[in-house]
Amino acid sequence: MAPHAHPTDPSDMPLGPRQRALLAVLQAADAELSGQELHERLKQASQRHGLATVYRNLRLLQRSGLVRCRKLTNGESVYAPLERDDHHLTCVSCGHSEPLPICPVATGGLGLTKVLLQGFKPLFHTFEIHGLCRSCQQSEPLAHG
Amino acid sequence: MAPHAHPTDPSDMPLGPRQRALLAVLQAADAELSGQELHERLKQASQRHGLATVYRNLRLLQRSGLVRCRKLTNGESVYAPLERDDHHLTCVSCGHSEPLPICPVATGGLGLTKVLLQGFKPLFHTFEIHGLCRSCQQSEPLAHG
DNA sequence: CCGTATGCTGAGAATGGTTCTCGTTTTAGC
DNA sequence: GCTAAAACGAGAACCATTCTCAGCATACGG
Repeated sequence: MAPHAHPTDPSDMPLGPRQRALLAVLQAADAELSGQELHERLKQASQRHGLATVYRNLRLLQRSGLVRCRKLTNGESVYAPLERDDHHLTCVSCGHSEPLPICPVATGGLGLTKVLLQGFKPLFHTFEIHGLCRSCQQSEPLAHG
Repeated sequence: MAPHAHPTDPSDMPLGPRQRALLAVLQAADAELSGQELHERLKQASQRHGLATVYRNLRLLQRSGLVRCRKLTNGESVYAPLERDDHHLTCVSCGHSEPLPICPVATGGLGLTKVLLQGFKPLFHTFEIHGLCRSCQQSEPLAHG
């Protein structure tokens, strides 16, 4: 299967200028960015976007299959371009989360050796597939949750 | 590899009665429970626990490797006993999340056929290993985030 | 070219799950 | 029974996110 089907089909969404700006910042970033950070960076780039707009467009980008999102233990959501296929090691105690350079789905099994874990003591893992459920594929992308 | 190493070693934590009650409710439940639901169920079982206590003990149980936690898109955290190895299909549009009876880690690759997805259109997946980082293994379980 | 409908925007308020505060209660040790 | 330490819990505080709604931009009809 193709894990990252090109999103050129969702609903022929043309991507507004604000959304392109958002995507550009995410692509330029070397790490996942939170909504607040994104808002901050746009402000610094003299691209004033309201916070509401940032979140709104982030949601649309997500539905268009261009952006992925993950929730940190502190409640913040962090975003990255879809093509970045990062996975993580997250501490249930301090919440620290660091990238894990292995994708068990892509590698077809796992090459998680003790070497990679480097002292990290795994307790459990979460695997989730995010996408569009059948009914949301039919409804307009404007429908709110 | 053993995906679910028995957690009988963490730090010889004896588990207080409140924690046992919490764990019992989770084990009796047929699905993941949020902190609020857990609080509610304990109240109904005439096990008055303050909400703060519920969350406090939930965190401790998590650090002891007895409980797993996952954040829904609406910000709620839901909990389940560690031994339950459920994974999910989550809609980025409506937030609906349903169990996915396949674990790509356990199956060593994936058996995600279109049949299983049943019309769900996958956009991206998240894989995360939760555990204790090196420094948190050394520090007391009481340390806060 | 102007008027109107539609949708996007953003400042600020509202929301709501989770965490913190801190006085009270329980437990452990003597 | 008495004191110290730990756990508890009611309510306040927190804070990322979402909602509200008036103002602005764009598209289209006349």
